[in-house]
Formats: sequence, structure tokens, C-alpha cells
Amino acid sequence: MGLLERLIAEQQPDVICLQETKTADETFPTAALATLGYKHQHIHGMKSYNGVAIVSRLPLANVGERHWQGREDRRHVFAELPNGAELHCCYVPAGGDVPDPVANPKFEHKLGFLDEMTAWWQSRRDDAKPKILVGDLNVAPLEHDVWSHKQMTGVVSHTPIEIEKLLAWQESHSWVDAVRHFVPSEEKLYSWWSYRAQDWAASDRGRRLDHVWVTPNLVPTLKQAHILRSARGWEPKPSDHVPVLVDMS
DNA sequence: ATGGTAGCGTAGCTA
Repeated sequence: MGLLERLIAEQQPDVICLQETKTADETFPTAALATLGYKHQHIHGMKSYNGVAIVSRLPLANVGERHWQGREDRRHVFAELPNGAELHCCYVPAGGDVPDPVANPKFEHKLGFLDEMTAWWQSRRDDAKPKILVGDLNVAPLEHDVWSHKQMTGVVSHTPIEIEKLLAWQESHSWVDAVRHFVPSEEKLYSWWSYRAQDWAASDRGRRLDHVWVTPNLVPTLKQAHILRSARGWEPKPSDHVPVLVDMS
């Protein structure tokens, strides 16, 4: 809550999408967020692992959630904003340490999740509705979405198979990367820094795992995008992920 | 090639 209070005070977002909330719905800070003005909430949590939520100052309609890979994980919620745009908040499985779907069931789950998402979005392609998809997608797709493309190519989150599958998902619904719309692909850009670094800012071995995608019909509404790097240093207990902010008219 | 941190909960898993 401390991090959210600071984010709200500094950035005043209309809508906040959270992933990895790691708490059951009964223990989600519903009242505290309502007091801060975020009265409209669609939460879908789970103790300790995964969990997603959309909290909003604007009314949310047609809220729902989906489950993936035949599991009960809480990794996807959606809602419709007052202007009719559909908002999806997603949390892709991290995938474990070993980038081999045979040796590592967690990596197999991640690849299957990406495939199933791609097929689902492909099947909804004809829908002309404006849509926004955000979340911790746990893949850094571009060369400069990681601190070292060469050193990260065998590391889960930046392997060729994950990149291929994330880009296929993006392609499946003609999603536009709203952040790279403003930041050239040659420029290093991260949203996550490991807790394991002695000095995250000095080593700056980051990855861009958190994304905001919009359908092409929303591109003219994009005003600015910003990754709040400074939040990685917020005391006393920063998240290893920082907020990705997109301003749309 | 390895180990490094955080959280939950009190071992070992997930991130």
C-alpha cells in the first residue's frame, strides 16, 4: 500500500492494473484503495502466488476473468472502461530457471500459456472494439529490452522461443507496443531489476518485462508513455518491478 | 560457472 499511495500521489492514474498481488480477495486492500478514490475494483487473487487486479477511479463494466492452461491460477482479469475500451490485465508465468520445456515444467507452462493466449486473441481478431492489454508478460522481446542481448539469450525471459511466442501473440491481434511507440527500439528500456543485485542502479542489469499494448484504433489517443525507473529505489520496500505509465486521451 | 535477494512461514518453493 505504501508504494501504491506514493504512485497515486505522484502520478494520479485513472486506472491501475496490478499483477502478482499474492493475496486472497478477502485480504486485498479494497477499503484503503477506495478511500484513495479507486472505488471501482475487479480483483482476482490467490494467496502467495499470482493474483491480478484492476482498480479504477472510473466505473468498470462487464468485468470478468479467464483461466489458462487448465489451471486455477489468477492471471487474467478484464473490464470495460466508460469509453467502451476493453482493458485486460495479464500475468504470464515466470517460467522458472531452466529454459527447457522438457526438463522444466514451469517453462513448459509458460510456453503453453503464450500459445493459448495467441490462439485466443487470434480468434477475437475480427472484433473492432478498442482494447488495451497490460501486464507482467515476463518476456523482454527486443534486443534493448535487456541489459545484454548476448548474455541474456539463454536466460528465461529473453530466449528465442519466448520472444518468438510473445511476438506471435502481439501479431495475433495487431497489438501495438504503446511504450516503444514513444521510445526508439535502439534505446535501453527496463521495467524490472533483480533483487539479487548488490546495487540495482549501479549494475543496471534490467529487463523490460512489463508491457502496455493497444489496438491500432487507439494509437491516435496515445499521448505519452513512461517507465517509472525511480520507483525501483522507493524505500523501505520497493518492488522489483516498476510502474509502466501510459497516458491516453 | 556460480551465487546473489525477497516473501511466506519455518522447509523449500516461487519469483
